[in-house]
Amino acid sequence: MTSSYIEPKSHLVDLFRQAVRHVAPDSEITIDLERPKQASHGDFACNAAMQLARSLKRNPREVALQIIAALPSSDLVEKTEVAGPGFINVFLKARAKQALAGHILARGNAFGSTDLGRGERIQVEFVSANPTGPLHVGHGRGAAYGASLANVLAFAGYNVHREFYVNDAGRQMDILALSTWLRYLELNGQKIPFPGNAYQGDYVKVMAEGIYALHGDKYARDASHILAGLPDAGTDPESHLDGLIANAKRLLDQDYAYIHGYALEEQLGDSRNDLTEFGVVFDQWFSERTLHDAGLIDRIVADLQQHGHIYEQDGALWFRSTAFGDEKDRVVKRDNGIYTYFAADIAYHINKFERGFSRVVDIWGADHHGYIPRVKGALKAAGQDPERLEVALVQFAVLWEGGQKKSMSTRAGQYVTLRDLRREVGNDACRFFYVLRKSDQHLDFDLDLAKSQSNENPVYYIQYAHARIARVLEAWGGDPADLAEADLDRLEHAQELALLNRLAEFPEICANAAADFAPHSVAYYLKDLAADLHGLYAACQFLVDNEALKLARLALIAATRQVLRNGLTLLGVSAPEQM
RNA sequence: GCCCUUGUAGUUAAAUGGAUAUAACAGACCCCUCCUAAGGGUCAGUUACAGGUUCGAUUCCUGUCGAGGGCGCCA
Repeated sequence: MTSSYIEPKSHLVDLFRQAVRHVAPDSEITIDLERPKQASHGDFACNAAMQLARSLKRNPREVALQIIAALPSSDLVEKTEVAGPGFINVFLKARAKQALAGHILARGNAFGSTDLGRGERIQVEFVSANPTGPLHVGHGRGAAYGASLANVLAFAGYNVHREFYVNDAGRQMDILALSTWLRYLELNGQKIPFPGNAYQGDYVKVMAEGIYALHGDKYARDASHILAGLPDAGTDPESHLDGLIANAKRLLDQDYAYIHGYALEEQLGDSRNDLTEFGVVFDQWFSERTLHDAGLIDRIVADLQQHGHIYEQDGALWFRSTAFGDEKDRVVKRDNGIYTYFAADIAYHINKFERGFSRVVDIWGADHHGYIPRVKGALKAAGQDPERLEVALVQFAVLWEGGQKKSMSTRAGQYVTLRDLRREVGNDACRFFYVLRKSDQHLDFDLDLAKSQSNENPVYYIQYAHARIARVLEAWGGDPADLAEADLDRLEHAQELALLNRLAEFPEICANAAADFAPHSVAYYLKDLAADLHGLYAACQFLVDNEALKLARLALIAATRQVLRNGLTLLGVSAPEQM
């Protein structure tokens, strides 16, 4: 049965290509077949005649007739006709559609996958949140989008590497370490004003308690003079904070690394655990610190300096990004001798290409858009092709609750965590809700709606279709192998043929989702597919007395179940057997 | 001021440059003796404005008006 299946679209593209070559030997148009929205326009429509009309200086309908005349005959085609301004509509024989059900059952989990990527190594870096506190709902969107995109790319034949960049070397981590230590000192009875721009969240206190439980007062220091000589917290809070960090490092000496490391491991572990529960897994967690330790940043900066892309001014080193279209030059090494985040990022991206990825995708929050020209500029300066880096910007998820926008600040400890959201709404609804919007579209995440109406979330509509099929097959109780032998030409009902057409679209949907970085189109497709199934469910009885018809219909819905499952898997949503 | 995203039914959103612009929710009705009504069916309702490119524009370009966000020797 499988061997007899011919994929209609590529078959037709081939036929049209031959016909066009005959009608207009010199033209270079690409054959484009689309699936008309209206059934009366056939199963496929070709616009080649309209594309050729100009160069041939002839009426498009006339050209269409010539193309049809030149079209090689095919067992799949029922009829062709010229319609509208010059479309060629193709109607397939029922047999050409029916065989699909058997093909899907034979292909199983692989149905819908393609060879678009040809095994090309592509890296997708996403989330990459600072490990300075719990992930919040904004990170959730990047996680859901990145994971789904990576799945879709893998399904389209790319060799995908999923990576999380760990910012474990920067000032933010120092602030977290300081915050933790100050809370720890409070446990030891020391009253030190806790800076307003340090991390306020309760998880900081939890870490301090953890350290105290493990080591008692081992890390206590007399900090009564810790504020001495520091800039006033009210007038210059950032310098005040930096002064505190410097004092903490001096007072703790070697022990500072322990506090820092403890906080890092705790927060990173928390994020990893959170993401794993969310179905988001990474092949690699790449440490920023290793870039510093391995001297990679020194090497890259020296290299760029040697080629005249870096100059010194006001005691700092500047990258001449204006030479690559950026609006101003950027500091890579501050006058205090510390590399900026940007310097590490240049090294990181060069490192990505040195690891052999031919394409690199960064998924960033939209607030980083101004960052793109300087990173691409740095890649170009370093002799890499900036076109191989693609940045997908994910717009913010703005949270609404009680009709009010919730402001979120990690440092102020004022936000809804991803974990809380998942527990309220459920992982499946979360994953689906997040990717239901185009990534570059602002997402208003109405918390009340997501919580209170979670049963009306479209994800349940799709899952219900899957569960319904599972229950019917269970009620049947027969041998699935019998379905492979089903006499599929029994499928003649209009709703059955409509469903077959929908199933046939799945591979194209997946391929386009990969090419456009648009996993949301899979979500929309699944809604349509579920609607077709529910429509058929209402219109036709599956478990009928006629054995041949029953097997054919069961084969059709079993194929539908397979496609629902394949699509939901791409989105990281479960496909329940019953609800 | 500069940059990014965006403007589609009452609301939230779809639509590789294609034919009569899709859905969901909200609204008005109808359908369980039947494999799960978390379902199906009927009705009403949309491309901000002005130009341009094109056989053909929601889509591409320019402008106007409106919305959201970003613009540190922070990360």
